[in-house]
Amino acid sequence: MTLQPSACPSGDEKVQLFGLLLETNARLARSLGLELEASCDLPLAWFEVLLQLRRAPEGRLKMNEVADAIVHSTGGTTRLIDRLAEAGLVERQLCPTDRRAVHVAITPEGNARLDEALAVHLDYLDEHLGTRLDPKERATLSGLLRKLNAAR
Amino acid sequence: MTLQPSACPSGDEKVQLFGLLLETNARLARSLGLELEASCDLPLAWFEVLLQLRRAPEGRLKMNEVADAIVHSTGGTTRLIDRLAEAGLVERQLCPTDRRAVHVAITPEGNARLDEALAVHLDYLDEHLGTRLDPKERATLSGLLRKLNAAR
DNA sequence: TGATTATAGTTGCATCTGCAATAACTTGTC
DNA sequence: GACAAGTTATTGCAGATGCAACTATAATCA
Repeated sequence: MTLQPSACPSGDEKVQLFGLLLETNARLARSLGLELEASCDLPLAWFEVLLQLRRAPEGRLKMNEVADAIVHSTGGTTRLIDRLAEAGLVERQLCPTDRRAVHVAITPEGNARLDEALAVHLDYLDEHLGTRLDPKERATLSGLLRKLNAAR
Repeated sequence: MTLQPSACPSGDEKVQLFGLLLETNARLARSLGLELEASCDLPLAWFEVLLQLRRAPEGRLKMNEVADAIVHSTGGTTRLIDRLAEAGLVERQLCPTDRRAVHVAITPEGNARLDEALAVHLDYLDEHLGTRLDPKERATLSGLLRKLNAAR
């Protein structure tokens, strides 16, 4: 019998790093989600959609672009957009050049809700990112995550 | 009207960093999850539980410790453990000192499945972490995530 | 001790999500 | 132009998860 039979890889450096990434993300997402829901009555997934739409040129994206941006399946995205549309925060628009496609556009009301949520989000980030990492560390982290995210 | 009315905070450095963390995590978790499911027929959530149990002293944790380790609600964890137990990968044990508590222990079969999954996971990590970040970068990332995760 | 409060785990219910199948449309090829 | 193949979004269905309510047990304190 060897020294470390099958137990060793669970302590592997990369395994730990991956676990840490999952855990960090889960904790931050959960606490931000609760905060957004409590303060703005806005689910985190809705916030993500609105944020992506605001960033997009002309404030709209096609369904599949939304799905990719928020890392959801297209089926899940369809229904997520259903809910946002029913709440009046986004609207579906016909795509003039492709009748299969659907544009999703943020509405004025959606922009207003996003502003509220961003205020909460910024406070949250000051508390959770600002106090734990200095600007240089944040820049480093950002660069590393970008590298990780880069190739698909 | 000012230059950047309400649109500016969506481009804030911290907002972007947070978004990047969410996105990176979502993509990696999804691709690893698909890989584990395809190769081992093991959902990512099951893998996480088994990994935490193996790391625990004596290979067991209480329900609430499992819930905290994998960042789930206790209700969700109860049913997750139900499924793992039904598959024979873990078992519930009475806690001798607290009759409310339940120990969750990994079984020999659970250990075997975890070994299979770890082999897949290690390959995955070589491809997705190993090729994108060198050892020094991984150490840096690990340190930064630890800082982020530290205070709750 | 007895009453109150806190903790551990489970369950009902509602919601959200993904997958696979489908419908509508576009593109490529001959 | 017509058929085949690819793309876009939606829907049925099943599975997973969180919240809040509940039960059982432990701890605290008068």
